Amino acid sequence: MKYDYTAIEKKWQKIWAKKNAFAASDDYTKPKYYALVEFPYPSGQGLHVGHPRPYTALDIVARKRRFQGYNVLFPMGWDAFGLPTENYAIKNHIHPEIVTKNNVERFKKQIQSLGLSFDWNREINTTDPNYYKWTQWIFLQLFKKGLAYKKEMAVNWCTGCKVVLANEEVVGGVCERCGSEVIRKVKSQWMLKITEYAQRLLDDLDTVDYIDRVKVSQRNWIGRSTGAQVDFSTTAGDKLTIFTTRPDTLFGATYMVVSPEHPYIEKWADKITNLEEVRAYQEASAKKSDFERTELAKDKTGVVLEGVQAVNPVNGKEIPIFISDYVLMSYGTGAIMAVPGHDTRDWEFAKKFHLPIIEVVKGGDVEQEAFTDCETGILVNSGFLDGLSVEEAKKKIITWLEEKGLGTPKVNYKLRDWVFSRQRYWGEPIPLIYCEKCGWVPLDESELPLRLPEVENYEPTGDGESPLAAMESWVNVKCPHCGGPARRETDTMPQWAGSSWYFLRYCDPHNDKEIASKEALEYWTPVDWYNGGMEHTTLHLLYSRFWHKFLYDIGVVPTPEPYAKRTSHGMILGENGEKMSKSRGNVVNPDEIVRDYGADTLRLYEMFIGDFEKAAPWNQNSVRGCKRFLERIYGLTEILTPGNGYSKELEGPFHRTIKKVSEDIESLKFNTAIAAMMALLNDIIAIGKITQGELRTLLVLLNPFAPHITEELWEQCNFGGMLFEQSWPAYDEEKCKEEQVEIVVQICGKVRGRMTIAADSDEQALLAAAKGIPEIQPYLAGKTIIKEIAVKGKLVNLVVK
RNA sequence: GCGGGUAUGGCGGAAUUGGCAGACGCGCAGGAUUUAGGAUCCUGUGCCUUUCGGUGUGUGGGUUCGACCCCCACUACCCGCACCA
Repeated sequence: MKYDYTAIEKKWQKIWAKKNAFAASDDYTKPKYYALVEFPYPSGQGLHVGHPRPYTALDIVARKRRFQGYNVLFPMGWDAFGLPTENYAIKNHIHPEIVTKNNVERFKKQIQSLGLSFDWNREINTTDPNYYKWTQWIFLQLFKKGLAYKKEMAVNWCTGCKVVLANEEVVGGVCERCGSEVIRKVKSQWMLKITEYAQRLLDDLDTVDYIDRVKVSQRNWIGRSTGAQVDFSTTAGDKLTIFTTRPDTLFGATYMVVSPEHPYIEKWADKITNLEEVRAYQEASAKKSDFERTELAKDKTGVVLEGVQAVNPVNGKEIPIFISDYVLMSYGTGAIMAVPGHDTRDWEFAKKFHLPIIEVVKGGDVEQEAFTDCETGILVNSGFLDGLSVEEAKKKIITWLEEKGLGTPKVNYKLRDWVFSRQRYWGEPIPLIYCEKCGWVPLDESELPLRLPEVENYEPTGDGESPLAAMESWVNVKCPHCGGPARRETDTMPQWAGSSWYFLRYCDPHNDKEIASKEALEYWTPVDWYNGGMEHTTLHLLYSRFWHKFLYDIGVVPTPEPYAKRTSHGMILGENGEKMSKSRGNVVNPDEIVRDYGADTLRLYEMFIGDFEKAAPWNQNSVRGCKRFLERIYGLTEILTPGNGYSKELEGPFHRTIKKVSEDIESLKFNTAIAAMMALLNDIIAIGKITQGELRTLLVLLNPFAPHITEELWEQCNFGGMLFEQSWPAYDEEKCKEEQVEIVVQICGKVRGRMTIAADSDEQALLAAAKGIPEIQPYLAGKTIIKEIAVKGKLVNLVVK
């Protein structure tokens, strides 16, 4: 009988859909399991072979959990707002809503052809007004709690897309999407105060089960550092406050630097005698793009402020103040004390401007390079700190500063507030109204969703205003507060908004009273296992943790963290080992694989391709290998024999395979789980027969990986009921053990012989048996055994002389 | 520069309280079957060597009876961040 995968896969997909086989139940008394994969952006290119890798992995987990008796929630949806759709709409004069609808249809069809056990009753779409109503609602709560604010600020302006980008969307100084140069431009933007949650986002990483590299990335991104804030008095009669992580080096501060945007420059304008030069420098750095700033990173520039000096609080010495763009306004206080002896950047600057370098921590040669080691150095030239270690000196100087009222301990974070506005059409409208009298007034919740208006033209205006701004009838409204004339906010939300809470909506997707019912959230959250790309670690993953914590604070969700466990998959590369892309011509289309080999083969191959967490190149021949495996499974019906138990020869292999597959699924080792099943199949074929009981077990084990073929064989063999309704097979630890094992006999660590012996033989028995085997006799003749090592079940090593 | 990761046959990859390196699959070689094979089945397959044997997990050291695995010092490649005071 031929393995007609096309017919089999269509048949079972239809049956599962009809039976609603994978719907999560609303019976909240059962144990639950919430498995989640990142919902895709439905791009115009259709599904990519990269998509099925994580989807299949968690589908395997979901299917295994159902067999284990859990009520499983495994949902799918569409993160459909975003620039590519909008750009496509502009280019082809099709409404983005239509573009989205078409793309979603295609994606859904493709995903469904893979036999993934998603609960399609809970499908969501971020562009659906019934969905974004709640995205807007959450924004209003943030606004009401003071966590959304508008700020004039230098933003990343993409010269290609004519749109403001988040810091995270700028890669290497250019636009992540179009590659155009990004420059700095001052605009009024909505911001979300994620920084207010920095410490909790950091601390609570200890409470969740994320793979290490995700935790490390988030910690680095949040970038906590501890130090001190210190006030330097100036000859202008005021105080300049700086942040430093090395207060111990205060005696080595020989000059100060403020950022070109620092407000004190205005304040001191009438005292600065070289104001023209300073202004010129300010302008020059304002014009620099981020790219230029990083390009020129090595070459320090700056201008001294003539007419104003600072006073080092520890020794009363007057020191010069510079402006330089190596000091960023966005971190700390926008001003630093420069300690060229012990900071590489300050050292470079000091060398260039011939400023004094004082050694205050002994251990290096500060004339050659900055000595930045905090572990070994001893303080020198530092008055009352002399002789102390760096750690001791830090404590002592902070105490001293506090006593004198000159400084305080201080914690700083690299994490910055989230730029939340976009001057684009295809996003959630921000539900706020600006009134001259009342300021920013939130829309009443009863007015939600605030729908996107129909417009003729979605094109960005290029002057930084959203296309919505041109819609006079939509923009001009009455103030909800005073009834006077007012205007709507015309910016929309970034793509990250809808994905920051979507996992909550799956719990109760049709609720029109709240984001999800209390009961549903209480039961389903947190997500038990969330898998997604590493590229979302510092964006989506951090943003959604922030929103979740906020929702927890206002009593909407019952848990402080959204995801109990987070894993991440590697990319699938082209056959040439490069990233798949149209321009490289190495893209593999999943539809063709499904057509030529079947969905089960595609699933199996993507799980077998290599370590799930690492990138792996596609290999068409290996796809064939997986197909061969399934064909041989299909052929097992021809050697099927009656009997419910395991045959004597296969009992051990079956128990071992059940154990291996059960454990490997939990630790993302899908490749070795499949290898174990392949090895078992080789054993079965070598023996030449399989009992009904054995085949039942094998089909259940393989079902999460290859659901269609296994369900088909289950039916063909009349095993009763549907395969997806069965239980996960159990194994007996005792029966996993081999009775006889082969023991290696080594002489001086080299394998010289082997013996087969009862697996439970103890060390004495092993040694006695080993000494008797003929192969090693030549190596023992005329020698003395000086050491004997025996390891149960493994080997014997005799050291001779 | 900083942070993270990786390095094992022709290829993808297995192997952990330190104990037979190369499971499983691909490819390749030989054979069977076939009108035919890019189908199927069987056998073999790290490298060197006719054999005996030797040798082998990026490089150089070390610890150990024994190291892909632990320690020290390097090299190469990949990813992320990047003047964060």
